[in-house]
Amino acid sequence: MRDERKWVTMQDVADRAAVSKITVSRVLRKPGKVKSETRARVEAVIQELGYVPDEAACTLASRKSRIVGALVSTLAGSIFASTVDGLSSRLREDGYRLLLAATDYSADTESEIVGTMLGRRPDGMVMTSSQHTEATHVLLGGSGVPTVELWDLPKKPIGCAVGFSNTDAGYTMTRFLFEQGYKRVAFIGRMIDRDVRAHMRATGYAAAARDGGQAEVRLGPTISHDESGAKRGAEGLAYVLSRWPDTDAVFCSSDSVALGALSEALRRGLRVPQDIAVAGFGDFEYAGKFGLRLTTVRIPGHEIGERAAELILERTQNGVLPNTSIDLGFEIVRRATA
Amino acid sequence: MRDERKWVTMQDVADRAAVSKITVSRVLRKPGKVKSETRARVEAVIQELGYVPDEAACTLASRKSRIVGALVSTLAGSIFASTVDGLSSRLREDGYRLLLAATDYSADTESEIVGTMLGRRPDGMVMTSSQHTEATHVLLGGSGVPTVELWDLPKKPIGCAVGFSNTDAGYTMTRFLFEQGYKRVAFIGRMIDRDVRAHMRATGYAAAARDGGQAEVRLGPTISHDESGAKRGAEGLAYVLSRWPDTDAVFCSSDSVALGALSEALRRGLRVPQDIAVAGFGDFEYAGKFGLRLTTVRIPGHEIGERAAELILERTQNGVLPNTSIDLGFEIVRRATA
DNA sequence: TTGAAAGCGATACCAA
DNA sequence: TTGGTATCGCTTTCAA
Repeated sequence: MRDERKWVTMQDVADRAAVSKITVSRVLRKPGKVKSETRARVEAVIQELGYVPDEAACTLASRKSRIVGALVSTLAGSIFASTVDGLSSRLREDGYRLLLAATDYSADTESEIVGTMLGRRPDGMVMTSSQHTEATHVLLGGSGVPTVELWDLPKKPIGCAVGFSNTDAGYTMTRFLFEQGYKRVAFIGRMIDRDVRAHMRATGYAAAARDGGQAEVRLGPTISHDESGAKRGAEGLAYVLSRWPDTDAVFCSSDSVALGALSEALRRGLRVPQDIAVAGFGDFEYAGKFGLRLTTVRIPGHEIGERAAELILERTQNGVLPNTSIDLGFEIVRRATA
Repeated sequence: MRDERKWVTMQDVADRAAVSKITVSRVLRKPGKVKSETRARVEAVIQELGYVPDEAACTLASRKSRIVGALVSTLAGSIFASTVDGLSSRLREDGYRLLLAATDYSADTESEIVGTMLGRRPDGMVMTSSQHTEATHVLLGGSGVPTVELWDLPKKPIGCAVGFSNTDAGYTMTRFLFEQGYKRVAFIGRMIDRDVRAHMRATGYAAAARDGGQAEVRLGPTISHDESGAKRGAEGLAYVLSRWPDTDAVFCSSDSVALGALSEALRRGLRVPQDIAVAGFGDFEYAGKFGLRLTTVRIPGHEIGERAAELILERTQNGVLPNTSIDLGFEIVRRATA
């Protein structure tokens, strides 16, 4: 009683068009190998019946799912949006689909999701985090599914990686601030034990601060990642300013943190960048010239997604996945806040 | 040569555990029906071999995919992030997965995607747009897949709907502005022929403007949706101010538009809200009290996603999908800009 | 509590 | 250019 949907099958189409089902299959997959007259007839029947091929059966028989699994740390915010977009649009060009899930920055959630995704027999996996549990490694390694890690260049990648160096980016932005004439730069927006990359940027910052001859490394507090970026930014600025009142620039771990810092600065009546400069990270949607006009680091998010897609497509189509790391770099964008 | 991955099958597990494969299947799906001793043995083998069940085979045999397809207008920006999050987390509780795709506000892209998604034999479909092509209707109708429309309450829903009235929301915010004492309110941020909902909000605005006794309806220009929201906001404000210089409040079709308007106002040295008030729509991440402190309309995005998930789960588990529209309302959030 | 056999809807491989 | 037959890995149904 409770589920009497009936899907039109390939056999139904074949019967109606007076051919065998393999011919229908060919019309769909290799139209060139069917006489155009037959093809036209079959196509008409497909239309008429509203036939939609069953992908599960297709996957089972062909051992190709044309699915790529993607794991991002978070769907919220703007961080990975362009990367996901690049991935899915490039994949769609070749008829592949994206299976998307968020790990919420948890390595355990990640391996759980990897497990269920592998059940779909994906032709590739893409992950935006760089810290994995042992279970994830075992699962992925055992499956042989080509894997691409995104948004960083891990020392020891699982498969290949597409991204940039977060440490370098942190270093470069800090240097840039020194070059602009700021003398006492602080870093804010670190999260408790989750977002490893924010820590890498902090590391880059610290190195640059020392190299730049700054007396002390000024690290803001680590704050729960449950709080919004803006809150971390506002509280981070408050902390930094009370501990090191002569700070003249803050480098934030992301643009959302920078937004909070900027708002807090303005609320205190400080002029930005004259009294305090604010630099962000990510070049989010709202950082641009019609928005916050934030000085920040632009990451080629869309391109990272596209390149990852291409690597996987190449692998499934040609069988080779060169185990390389592709560095797409980053770019300092100078706007109004630093 | 080119794809010699080998997946562990249920039969492999069965052999090693010295049972039949149906017993392995039961351990996975109905653990209660297997003697605990046997179960333990099978589970140990599953672990040992790293067995991951093939979902495609499972779907094919059981005629249930435990997949829900979701179509959003866009992945970019923060608009649907919380809805998608609510959907996928509620679905995951019951072992269902989300297949996500973006339509870029195009009805044609939408029906194309619906076609391919249906190939996956989803147990449900969720769509955030309310305008569909004839093809989409035929496809969806013919398939019998339960469908939930989100983020609006269409007059003639395909299946059921979870959302709120965009027209009402536009009306209510406009009234709110009048109540705050603003006299000449304009609306900005309409897009060319794409985002129908922005138009509905504009309609609500226009009605409230008339009801509020405002002499004329002040609609900003329609601008290409390829431009960022912020740009639309900045240019919209410029337009409105040059055409109706005495405007004292602008209601924006989204928070990203409001961000642009706000920035433009500040750049012109206007005080907000004394010289000009700015109201947004959506209560995005960056609108909050540590960020822009934007007066806006909050949409229960997360809850919308959860409710949609529940409707579908109920339907696939109990076989009934009451064809209702659920109105989750909205809320005016008063902050610093109006 | 367990198992054997028969599909599910497609593709692969080999013939015609 | 077309078709027959044997899978693909699992669940269903019925029997033991």
